[in-house]
Amino acid sequence: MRVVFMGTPDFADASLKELIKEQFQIAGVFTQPDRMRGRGMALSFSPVKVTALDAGIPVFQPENMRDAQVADLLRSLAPDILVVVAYGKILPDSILEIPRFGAVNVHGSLLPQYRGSAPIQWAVLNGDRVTGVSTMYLSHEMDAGDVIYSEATEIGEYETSGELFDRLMDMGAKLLVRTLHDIESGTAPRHPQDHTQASYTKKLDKSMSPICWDQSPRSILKWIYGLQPWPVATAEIGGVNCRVFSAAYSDMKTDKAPGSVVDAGEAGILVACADGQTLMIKELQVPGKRRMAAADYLRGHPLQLT
RNA sequence: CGCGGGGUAGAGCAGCUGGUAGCUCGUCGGGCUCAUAACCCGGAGGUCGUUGGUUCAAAUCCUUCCCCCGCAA
Repeated sequence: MRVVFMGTPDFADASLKELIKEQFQIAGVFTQPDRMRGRGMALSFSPVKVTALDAGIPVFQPENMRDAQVADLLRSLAPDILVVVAYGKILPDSILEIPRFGAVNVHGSLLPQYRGSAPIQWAVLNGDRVTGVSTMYLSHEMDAGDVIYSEATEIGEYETSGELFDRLMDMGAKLLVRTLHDIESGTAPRHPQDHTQASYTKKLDKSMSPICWDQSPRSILKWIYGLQPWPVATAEIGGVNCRVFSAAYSDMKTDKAPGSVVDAGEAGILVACADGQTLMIKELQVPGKRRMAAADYLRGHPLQLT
């Protein structure tokens, strides 16, 4: 089965690597054009491009997928199927129709839940106990195609989006392999989504960072872990805007207003939440410094408890 | 050369309008105590990221490079 792969970030790279490892014939790889990234704004390749070049697979980086030349190019690669994972571009139907098996996608949620661009993070942010990955056929509507396979996994209470991301991309890669094999042998199922159950996620952004302390400890804790590795939750502590990396539950009660520092010591910085409950900040980071244990921070920045 | 912050005792910080380094915690020893992560006394521990320079004298001024971090994605 000739595959053309389209993807860009690590999540896609995991799938591409798995396909290569499983000896799929990959006729070509499409990925986003090289962009200035990172400190120093150096031009850098996407993870998918690095892997493709490494494997000697032709790489294409068209700016516009609606270009007629792109369709011609794809046709010339004669794929049996198109695999699209976090490519970052909307594909017109004219592209999707080219391969005889169509186009399949790996999505980081149990569809129809969490369609859209940040399904994994939102599962954590919302405090879900379970999420998963799905493979599906691409359709005209975003993430609304027929589901082929899905696999669930539990979300750890203190698991960050980044950690869950890593797990799901590996699960997704394996599920993709199985999906392709079964499509080829004609045994792959095809389950239309229940569109009435669909939910959508929007991309994360920095405006979500400030912690809203007038919530339950668990909501806040999930917010902290869900916003990692980006954009990271922030809180003003002692007048300094800190990035908050980890927190733990506490039995302490307080009558202070949500957001106030209740206590600060070796165990961390205790902050008031909704209904007199509290949450212990364990790790944080201040501007210009690296992340450190709250206790370490306190050594050089004693907090005055009011 | 995209913009900016930072590299000082084991940890976190101060000192940086130049004169051989200070705070908190930890650590070691002693004391107090029924006891203690509490309190008191004392000690150890730093070539102040690196290179070169200015100077009578540099952690403090200028320079080279390395490393860390944020913005930008």
